Amino acid sequence: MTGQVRTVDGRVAGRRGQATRQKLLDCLSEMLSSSPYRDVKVIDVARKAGTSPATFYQYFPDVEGAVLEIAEQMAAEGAELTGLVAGRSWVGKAGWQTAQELVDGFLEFWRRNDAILRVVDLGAAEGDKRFYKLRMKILNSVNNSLSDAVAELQSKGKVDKDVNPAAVAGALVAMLAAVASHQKGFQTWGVKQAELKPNLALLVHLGITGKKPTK
Amino acid sequence: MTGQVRTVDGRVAGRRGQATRQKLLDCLSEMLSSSPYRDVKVIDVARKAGTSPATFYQYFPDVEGAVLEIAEQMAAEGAELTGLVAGRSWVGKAGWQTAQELVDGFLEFWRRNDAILRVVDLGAAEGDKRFYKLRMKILNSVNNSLSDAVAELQSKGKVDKDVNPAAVAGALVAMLAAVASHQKGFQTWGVKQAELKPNLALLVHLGITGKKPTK
DNA sequence: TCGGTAAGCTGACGGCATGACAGGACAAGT
DNA sequence: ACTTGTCCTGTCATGCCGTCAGCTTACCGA
Repeated sequence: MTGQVRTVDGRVAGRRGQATRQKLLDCLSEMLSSSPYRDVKVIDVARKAGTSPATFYQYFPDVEGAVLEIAEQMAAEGAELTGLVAGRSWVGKAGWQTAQELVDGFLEFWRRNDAILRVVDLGAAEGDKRFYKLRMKILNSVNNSLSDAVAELQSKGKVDKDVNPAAVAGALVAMLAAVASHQKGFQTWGVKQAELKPNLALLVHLGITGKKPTK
Repeated sequence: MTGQVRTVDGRVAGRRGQATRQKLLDCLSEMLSSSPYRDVKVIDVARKAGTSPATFYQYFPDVEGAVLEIAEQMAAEGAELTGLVAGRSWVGKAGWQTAQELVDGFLEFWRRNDAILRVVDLGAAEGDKRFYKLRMKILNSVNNSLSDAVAELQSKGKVDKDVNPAAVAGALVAMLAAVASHQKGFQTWGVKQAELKPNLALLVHLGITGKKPTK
């Protein structure tokens, strides 16, 4: 499916080549979490990987290209998020649990990949279509599931007609992503992570169902 | 209050100096909205301002320093956000209007300053304390007001005891900021801005009061 | 075993941004 | 005109970028 991995000048990468390529990606990934995106230099990545800058350019057009590659891998892995919402109930106690598990899983996923997600978010916000699509790819599963949930409740008359399912779902997902990005921020604000989660779950539940959860 | 404007080497800037300084800031600001943060170079800013790179370094230690300066100006200006929530009612129809006006004002503010706010957000997410504090400074007024509103409703028994006002307020503010950053994203998602606003207002109202608004 | 071929890597280079400095230009007061 | 302090820029050493030619290594078929 991925086709063949190719170098910039068109050669097909073999075992060894793919290993170096992956090593470069790993090192870049590590650098992104330890220093500002703006300051990540090709030469540093290459040094860290024990190779030369020229090698880097053999596999990636530039730093951004490599970042996209990492993000792509993560997006595939991010399919796990689907399981957090697909086919879950939003009614009664089950609904409260769905909300809690969604918040939990989402925050955990974001924490695990925060460095790369920051860059994707920035790229998307700056209007870069590639990052943009990638962000959608990652969030789409959750977003669609939530949107469906709202639409279903709406068809049963449990949610007001004038609610736009896609808008509400999108806003809630954006909230989760933003809070996850600034988790540390809440801490110095005097809100501990353990306290944060149930409150987020509450907001999600309120947003989807329009009602307070039954706990 | 701002004290005196000083150059990097300690001289006090006079009329002319301050003018060039401001021109550099303006040009930087403009560049930030037209090209990715990562690609903004001192030499480009200087060229655009019709001066030399050396001049830039006379007033700012680096690009980041100048960005902080712009953000600081914006933060002061952002005090206007306070008026959107301070002393407003969250009950009945007035509550619904408060929510709507908050969303409206917030989105507008973000739209006006999106380029610089993106950078501040990134810096904060990357853990830079200076950007971090700045972000708090900008959002604090709204955040505190919302937090107070929840706490007040709570003391009247209108909101559950186990709700953490600061957490809810912070999450809602984060949501507004995130949605504002990705407004274009919602459009390609099939959600128009006009539809987005009332849904956001609904979420805000639900979050603060725990109830659907009376329209 | 032995080339042949393609993959893999690097040294080296021109080009450009950075950041520092010293000195020249300029305005204002005397 | 002269002095003083502000303001700007030419220039330079340094370091990263991105590319190329060319060397080394691995694989493969005869």
